[in-house]
Amino acid sequence: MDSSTIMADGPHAGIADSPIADSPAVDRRLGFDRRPEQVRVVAAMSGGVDSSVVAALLAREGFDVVGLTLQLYDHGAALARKGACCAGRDIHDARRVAEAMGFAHYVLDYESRFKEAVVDDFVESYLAGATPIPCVRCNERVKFRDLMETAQELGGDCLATGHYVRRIEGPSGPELHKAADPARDQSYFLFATTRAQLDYLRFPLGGVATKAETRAMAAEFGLAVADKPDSQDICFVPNGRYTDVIEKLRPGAAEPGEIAHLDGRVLGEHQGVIHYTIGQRKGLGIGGGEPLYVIRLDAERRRVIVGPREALATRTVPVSEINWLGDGAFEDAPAEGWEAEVKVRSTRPPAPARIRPTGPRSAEVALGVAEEGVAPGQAAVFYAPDGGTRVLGGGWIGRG
RNA sequence: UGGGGCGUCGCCAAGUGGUAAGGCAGCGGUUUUUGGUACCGCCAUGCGCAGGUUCGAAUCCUGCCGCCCCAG
Repeated sequence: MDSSTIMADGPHAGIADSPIADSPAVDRRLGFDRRPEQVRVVAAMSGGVDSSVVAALLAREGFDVVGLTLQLYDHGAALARKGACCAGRDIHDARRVAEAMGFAHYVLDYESRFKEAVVDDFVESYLAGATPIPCVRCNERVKFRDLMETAQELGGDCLATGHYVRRIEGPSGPELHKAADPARDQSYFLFATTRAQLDYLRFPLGGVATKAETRAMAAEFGLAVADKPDSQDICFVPNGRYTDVIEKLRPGAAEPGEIAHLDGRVLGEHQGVIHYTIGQRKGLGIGGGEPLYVIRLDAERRRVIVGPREALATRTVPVSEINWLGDGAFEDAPAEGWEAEVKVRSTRPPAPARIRPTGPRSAEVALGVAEEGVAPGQAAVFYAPDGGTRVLGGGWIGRG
């Protein structure tokens, strides 16, 4: 595989006139003063539409693109799966994009690193009664660390990904912002991105209005992945049965225990605390009265504590391992704490809250409006107040 | 074995002659680059069993079975 220059009169000549691929919403300059040919961009390619479009777009713009695809897990099992990434079929798809657009592409075997940094953490977290977000760990520990190092070793001037999030140059360095399309925004999954990492990263798709635009670009470039389904669920979990993965890696670790009501009554038995997360209703198997939700998990005593929906309301959330991206030192918060909007789950808009530092990297977040299903192991991500787009940081939710 | 009550989907529970509500649980789906939530759909040809009355019974009658309560 080699990088070559083809753009000008290749099979894709003429795309430059396209209204979509030329949309000002797409960051095609990447913030460098040099001519594109003098900038080496390492493109992280998962094999999906987004990262494929990014790589193709930058190649067409004339950048010195090097595509990298990580092989993260089990080659066989995920082969035919829809919605997966970084294995089997997806690696093949990424390679084809590179071939079609004429730039170098390498596949790196990151299986062991992925297992240590993401999968093992995922397993241990569930066994401890928490609810992990492997996607954040993957960004934090694999894509933006190991992959980034590799990109630098390859002489890359930056690492471009297909994430829907914006990197905006601010007075004190690059800032992380929500994507232009709120429905597509992935900033929640990138809160752990450090300033140093942000400095090196580029997200060309952060400004597109809708995913349809990205697919249209893919179609214009003639990419075979244009109609590929979006990835969803946890990439390394087949069939959505995440407990299978845990039981396979730690046979017998999930032990049965009691399902007890907040009021003390023992209502039933469960097959392991790993099957539950706070706020969960399905899977308890207890009928008769009002619907019951998991309120708390006690991994030590292997107990699942359930109660009525009202008991899920949470207004105070302890957060640790905070990555602060706002201006000023995190601990130098005003007396009343940092005013912000906070997201405690990916699928809900940020809501007003106050962040009161309790240490250099920990805080107590007071939500303006109670949230349900706030679980240890999940992330609390901070945004600028009043609907601001800037990500001020975020951290991991601990035991309440 | 004197008196009273009750037995309707896995659980709770409407329905007292006109052809089986609803909730919970379960299953399926939608939404979603984490989990969860929410939403939508499905879920008793049969009402403890066996007979009988009736055009028609979960609903009335008879017997049996099983629970519960009171009293002995």
